[in-house]
This record gives sequence, structure tokens and C-alpha cells, in this order.
Amino acid sequence: MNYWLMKSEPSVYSIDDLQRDKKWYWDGVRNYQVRNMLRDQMKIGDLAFFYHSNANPTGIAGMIEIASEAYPDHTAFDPKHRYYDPKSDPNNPRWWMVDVKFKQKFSHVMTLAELREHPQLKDLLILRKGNRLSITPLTKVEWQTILKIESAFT
DNA sequence: GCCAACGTTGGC
DNA sequence: GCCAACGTTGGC
Repeated sequence: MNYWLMKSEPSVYSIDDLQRDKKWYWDGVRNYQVRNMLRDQMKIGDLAFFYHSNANPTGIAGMIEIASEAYPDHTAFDPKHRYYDPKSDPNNPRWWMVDVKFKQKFSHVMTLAELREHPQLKDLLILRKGNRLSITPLTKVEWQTILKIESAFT
């Protein structure tokens, strides 16, 4: 069982969209480091926080579950799609995606400033300067700390 | 909108 | 293989 944090711009796809859809595919990963984690380490049943980036407010908006093994990201094959990549060959796909399921929407968006207040989260990758990976792993302690912060609001 | 940080591209 | 130029991410 692994724990993740997955970023999405809510203007593209938000926790509310996933709550409506129940289950969706996580497309658009176009970074090799993220691709490798998604393809090689993500397992069905892993849990992830859904993070809203480039938003107001930005922060953790809810919890989701990985619902499939990785499979080829078909949006890379579609010339009309915003995530099209001519270098991804259907016979040897460069980019991969997983399915995700809605679990829970947080009572509030947990901002970076709020996360920074907790010493247990000092090594959280998204708090590190310059970290731009759209998917990052969390330790179990980090995962539980964030859940505990959230539960204090409910 | 600004800009720091980082990834990718391509000339050499 | 180096590295400058360029593009993208994402907080603020």
C-alpha cells in the first residue's frame, strides 16, 4: 500500500468533477519521473490526496483511490488533444495513466501555509522549493498527519 | 502577471 | 556530452 499526492488544476479537473464522475482516468502525465512512478509503483488500492494547483485556494482538496494498474495514455495519440505527443507510439507507448476513484472531499482546502505549520510535514515533497512533480509519494506518517489535521475540522 | 526552478531540446 | 536557449510549472 502506497500513499500519493496528485496535482490537478481544478479548472481542468477538480475534486468536484471526480465526485460527480465517481471514477475517472488520470491523463496528461508528461514527465518521465512521474511516468515511472505511476507505471512502476502505483498499485490498485493505493490512496492519494487530490491537490488543487494553480487555483484559489491551492491545496489538498480531498482523497482518492487508485483504481487500475497503469495503461497507455490514449490522449497522447490524438492529434487534436491538448496532451497529444507525436513521439508516443501506440505500439510502444511513452505515456501512461491510471484510473482513480473518488473517496472523500475535505471539509476545506488544506493550503501549503497550513501544511507548513506541522513539524511532522517538514519533509513533505510539495513543500520543498522548486518541486514541480505532479505526483509525489508520501510517508505513512505524513499521510496520517494530514488526515488528522482534516479530522480536526469535522 | 511575475518569476524562480526545473525539464527538454538541439547545435556544436 | 556540454550547455545555452527555450518552454512549463505553479506559488504568490
